[in-house]
Amino acid sequence: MKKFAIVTCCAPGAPPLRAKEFEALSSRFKALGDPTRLAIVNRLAGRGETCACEFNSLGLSQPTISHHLRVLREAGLIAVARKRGTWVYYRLVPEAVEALAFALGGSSEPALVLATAEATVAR
Amino acid sequence: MKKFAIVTCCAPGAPPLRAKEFEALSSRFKALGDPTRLAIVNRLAGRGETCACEFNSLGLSQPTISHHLRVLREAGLIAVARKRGTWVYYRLVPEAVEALAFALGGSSEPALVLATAEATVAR
DNA sequence: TCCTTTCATCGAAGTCTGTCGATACAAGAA
DNA sequence: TTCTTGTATCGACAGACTTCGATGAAAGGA
Repeated sequence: MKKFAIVTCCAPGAPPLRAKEFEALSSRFKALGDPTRLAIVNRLAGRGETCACEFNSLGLSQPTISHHLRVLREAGLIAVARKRGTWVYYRLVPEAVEALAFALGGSSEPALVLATAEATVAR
Repeated sequence: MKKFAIVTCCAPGAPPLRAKEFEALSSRFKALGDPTRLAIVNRLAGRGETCACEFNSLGLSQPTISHHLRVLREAGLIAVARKRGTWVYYRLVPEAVEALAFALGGSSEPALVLATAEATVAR
C-alpha cells in the first residue's frame, strides 16, 4: 500500500520540502528517467490495459522488459490490471502521474488531484 | 540554444511518441531523479535567483554541488542568472518545468505552455 | 604583485543501473 | 502427468553515476 504525497516542489513559489519528500519524489522521477520505461508508460497511457508481451516489440530481451516493469511498478506508476492464463496485463496509475504533474506545478484541477491522490495503490 | 518539445507522454490518452522524444524527455526526468538536485530546484523555485554558495548547506562537498548544478543546467532546468564577482547566481527555467508538467498531462494552460515553450533557452 | 574567495574541472573510488542468458515458476493444453 | 508458453527471478558484466580531494581559473582586495 502506498500513498502519493501532495506537494509542489519545482514550480515558482513552491514551499521548501523535507529530505524525505525529496527522496520520495526523486525516486519516482528516476523511474521516468529511462527512455524504455517512458515508452512503456506512454504505451499504457495510450492503450489502457496492455499485455506485458506487447513490450517485447521494444527490441529488448524479455528479462529486461520485466525488470523495467518492476521498477515502474515499485514506483507506483503502473500496476497489474489482471492476469489471464500466463498473460499479465498492466495499466497506468493515473493518480501517480497526476501527483508528479502537481509536483511540477502543472495540475489543472488541484482539487481532483487532492481527491484521487489519497487513494491507496496496491503493489 | 535549446527548445522544449511540447508533447504529452504519460497521461491517459497520450499519443505514441518517437524514440527521440523518449530520449529527450527521460533525460530531463533523470535530472530530477536525484534528491539533491530536486532540493536545488526546490530552493530555486522558492527563492528565485540564488547564489551557488547557498547550496553548500545541503551537506555535500563543493565539487559535488557544482556537478549537480551542471547536470541541471545541461538539462535546461536551471540557468545562470548573473555573476557578481566570484559569486554565481542560478535561477529556475520555468518553461522547462512547465514542459515536463505538460508531458505528464497536468498543464493548466496548454496555450501558455505552447507559447513559452518555444522560447529558446540559453545554456 | 600576491593572497583570498568562489566556482569549475579533473581523476579516482565505490556504488548503482541496464542488459543479457540461464533458470525457476505458474497456468493451461495434451 | 508432461509439455508448452508467458513472466519473474538470478547471476554476471559493462557502463554510468555519485561523491570526494586535488587542482585550475577568474575576480577582487590588500
